Amino acid sequence: MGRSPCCDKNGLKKGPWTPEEDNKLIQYIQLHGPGNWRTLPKNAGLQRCGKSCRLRWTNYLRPDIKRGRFSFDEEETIIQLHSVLGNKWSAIAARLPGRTDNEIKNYWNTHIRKRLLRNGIDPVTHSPRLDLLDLSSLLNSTQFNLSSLLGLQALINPEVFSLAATLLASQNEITPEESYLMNGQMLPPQNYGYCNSDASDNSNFQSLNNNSSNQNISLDSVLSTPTEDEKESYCSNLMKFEIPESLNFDDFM
DNA sequence: AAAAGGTTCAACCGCGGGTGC
DNA sequence: TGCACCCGCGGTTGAACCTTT
Repeated sequence: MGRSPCCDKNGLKKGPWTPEEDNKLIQYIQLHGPGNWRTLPKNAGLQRCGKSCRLRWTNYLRPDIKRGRFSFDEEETIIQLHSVLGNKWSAIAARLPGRTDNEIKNYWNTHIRKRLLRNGIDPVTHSPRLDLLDLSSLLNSTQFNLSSLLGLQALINPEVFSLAATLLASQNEITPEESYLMNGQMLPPQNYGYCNSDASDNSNFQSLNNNSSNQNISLDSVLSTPTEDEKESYCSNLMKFEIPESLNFDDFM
């Protein structure tokens, strides 16, 4: 509002930095320190705005930057700090030596956020997804049964319906007739494993074998209030409630 | 081998807070 | 008090890269 972008001025370059530009910036800062970002590019002989220089330095060229994959400890720290601080990336970065806010933000959005969603956790609140909880509440009510679920079938997302059907089946004895009614609507119970490791990104999440116990998945495990210990770990029982890969979360967003 | 689709991450943008005049 | 300027933050973009078909 009012103020023009700092890079609008004629001749100022935008886009990826060249090695020559990097060298100029590094050499200038090594000699004079970061100082005034507004005047730095002119003094350093760079056709860039100060903002671009500051970003390049703080996010990439700074000598104390740690590059490479995030460790398990770092990942855990990010999740814990995010649950307290929210999207305060700079505050989170301040507690992770060598990591920048930009790097953490990117890592959150591309890795952690997706994993939490896949595990049925709202990445904003760090609680089980409310829409799934509402569904679970429905299923937990004493009036709710298979027929009422089938009545809802036309009204809700088919994938949510499948999930509800599976949860209901896990809680109740299903008669052969009911089973027939639900045929084709249910995902195989073994799809709801506990805290599967994410094969695509070499996750450090603990991988538990899919076995018959999975079929006894309890709504309590979704609804229970976590203890402090459970809150401490993003692989707590709450987090172990996993949504199948086939579920498209965008439909719920 | 090539095209299409998906993912990653460096870099940009706009806004708000702090400071000095 | 109001204005101008600087700095830093969080959200977003888009090119490069990777994977799948």
